[in-house]
Amino acid sequence: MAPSPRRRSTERVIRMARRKSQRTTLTDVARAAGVSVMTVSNVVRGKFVLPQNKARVEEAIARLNYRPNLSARSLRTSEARSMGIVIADPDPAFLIDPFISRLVSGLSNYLSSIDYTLDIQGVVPERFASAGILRKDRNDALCAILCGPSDLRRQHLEFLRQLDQPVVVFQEVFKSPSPNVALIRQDDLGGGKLIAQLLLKQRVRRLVFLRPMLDWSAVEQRERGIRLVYAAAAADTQVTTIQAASEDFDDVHTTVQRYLSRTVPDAIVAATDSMGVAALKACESMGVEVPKKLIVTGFNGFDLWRYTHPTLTTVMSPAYEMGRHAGNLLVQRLREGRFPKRNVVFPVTLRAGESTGRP
Amino acid sequence: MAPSPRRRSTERVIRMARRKSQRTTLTDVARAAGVSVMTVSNVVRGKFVLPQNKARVEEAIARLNYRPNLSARSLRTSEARSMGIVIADPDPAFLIDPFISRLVSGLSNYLSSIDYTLDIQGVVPERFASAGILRKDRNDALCAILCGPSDLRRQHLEFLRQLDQPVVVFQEVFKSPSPNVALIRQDDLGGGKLIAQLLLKQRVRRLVFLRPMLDWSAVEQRERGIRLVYAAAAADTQVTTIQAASEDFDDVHTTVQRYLSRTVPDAIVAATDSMGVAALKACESMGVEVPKKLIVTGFNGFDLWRYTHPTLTTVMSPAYEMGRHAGNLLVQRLREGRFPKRNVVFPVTLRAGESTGRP
DNA sequence: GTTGCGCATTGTAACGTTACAAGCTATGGT
DNA sequence: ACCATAGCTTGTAACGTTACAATGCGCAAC
Repeated sequence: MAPSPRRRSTERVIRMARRKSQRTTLTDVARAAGVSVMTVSNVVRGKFVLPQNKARVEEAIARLNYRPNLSARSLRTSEARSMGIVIADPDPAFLIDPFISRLVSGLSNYLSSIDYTLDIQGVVPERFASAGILRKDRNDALCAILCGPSDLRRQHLEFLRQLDQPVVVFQEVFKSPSPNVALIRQDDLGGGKLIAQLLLKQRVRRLVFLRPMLDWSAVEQRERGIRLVYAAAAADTQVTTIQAASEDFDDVHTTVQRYLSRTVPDAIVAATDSMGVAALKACESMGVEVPKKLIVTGFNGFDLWRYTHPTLTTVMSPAYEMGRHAGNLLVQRLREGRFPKRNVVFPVTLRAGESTGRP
Repeated sequence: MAPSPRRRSTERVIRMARRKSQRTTLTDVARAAGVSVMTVSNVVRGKFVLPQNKARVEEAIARLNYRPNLSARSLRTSEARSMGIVIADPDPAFLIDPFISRLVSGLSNYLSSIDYTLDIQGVVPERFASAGILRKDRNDALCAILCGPSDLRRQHLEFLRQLDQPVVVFQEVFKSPSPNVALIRQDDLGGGKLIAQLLLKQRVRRLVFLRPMLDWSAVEQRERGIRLVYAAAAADTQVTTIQAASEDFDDVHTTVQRYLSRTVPDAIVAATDSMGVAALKACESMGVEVPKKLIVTGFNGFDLWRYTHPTLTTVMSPAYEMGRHAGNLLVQRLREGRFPKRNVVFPVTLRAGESTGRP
């Protein structure tokens, strides 16, 4: 004889009553409010239910301190309302970098505003592919910031391409290799041009571009922008590149000191603001007056520029907005099935400080 | 007649074959490898399976690009292997703050090392309780950084206490109000004492403590430390507190300018490094030489101290380690059911720069 | 040759939620 | 009075995974 439906239903109720989990579930709320689980579910998700029921359910939710189980919801709907950002960076304190912290803040705030959450993980470039955030499927979509040597970055990009999730990668100049991957970057080439044009006006002839050893594509763009403008300018100009072992203060400081002890150019253009500050300090220690004897600029600055002495001329980055935009792009991708645009370039602006003299 | 078990099993197989989801599941891998789902599950979780089976399963996993569905796992095991950090901060770019970015970096790295993920959300203090990260249950445990007026902070703490999750709160001096809540902070009182002792040695008599309007408990501790030491020192000393509207550069800059136009004390102790830098700049603009005419210090500094001119004396914060420790504390709480310690205080260290003159 | 043991493997039933279709109930039209 | 309709409410079956108990199977011991 087949078991009657009623019998099964009763068994189910008993099981639920004896469940060991501590946490309040829809079933608990439903029982407390005297309605079905679906009514509670509808209240939680803001569907229409009769005001009288709604009130009783909301009271029960508050009284029992019910919070929806996102794992169950996400298992059922197969959408997680969550994104991840992975940052391949040799520095363990990967969020210190002002570009990264602003970008992540912007992304996080955008996602909060549409009730998404953000998972974040930093990883050394060598272990990129084994990052937990990539080996699991918690996130609807991913963002990636790849800092590291270009051969590794290329591998990482390939790895991301093979995931079946939409991904936004920042600050890469490779062509977007798949409909799953969109690229967002700032106009570093244009930024380099802005700096170069300013320095030409200031009659800078012998220009030194100061960069870290790392072949970071954004840095290369900045250098290219500068060289393009100078190549098109008067013939007596000269652009030299010097490399510090890293972006660290001490490396840059000694590199600049050593260089200045041999020759003093008209200007030092640092590839980043922190390098620019280290260069300023090196000038100070060598008794080279800025901007009187030597002009110095940073790049990709935020508030740091006004803290130095003299204040540092720099190119401001729209990192916060880039983060917001990434979130928005990914949401559109999830909703409409494809990226509205796969290559987005944000403009940058010049911020003139005292370190380049008066205009 | 009751349905035969075999019949049901067949139906199940058919259903699975027709499932619409795109993503590879355990069942797909099991079919491909010719074993049961449990064997695949055991391989994925590193349980022992015969080498021959293991090899075939791993091959199938790689070929089908299988990634475990964390929602299902977490629903079944009721552990998410994930923590959240919520930051109540009026600043939208909440990660810029060097204390916060280091703390979050440390927490994130610790969690990565034990295969946990980190959810992050910033929220304006007024909307704290409605932050998505608190209304859902994705996370096994939570961390919180509360910046804002003390009455709100007290509300937030109460809200966190009522969650049925373990929580670590940073930089609070309230006594831990519940076995679910642990507090981690740095020794700001001790830091204030360190600064004060240094300044006494430098013969500072008239000391000005420069703070933002906000009643931030860490700032109050710093002030208390300073006043304690000065109260116990020679009788001709004097500690005055002046408040800037906020921590912002311009607010602090004009506040200090206005103050210096009336009187020049022996030292200005800023409540934070960014305020210290603004104070330095204000001195420069007023022609007050540091450290010759006036001594200036920051507080809670990181690398900023070496960027300024003169380099800024400050108290270094162990924020990164505090983040790591929070993760560790929460894991212990989850494993053992209670916090080994509910009140942790990290020591701070003095970093003497040029802004306090030679010792 | 049977028994028993150890151990890898397997089937099944949850976990808490939502989609779906079927069931109510009150209202209004005739 | 009765039927049709609209629309809120309800029962049920998944979603993909893991805990658990049961099964099979080879091997050693008697």
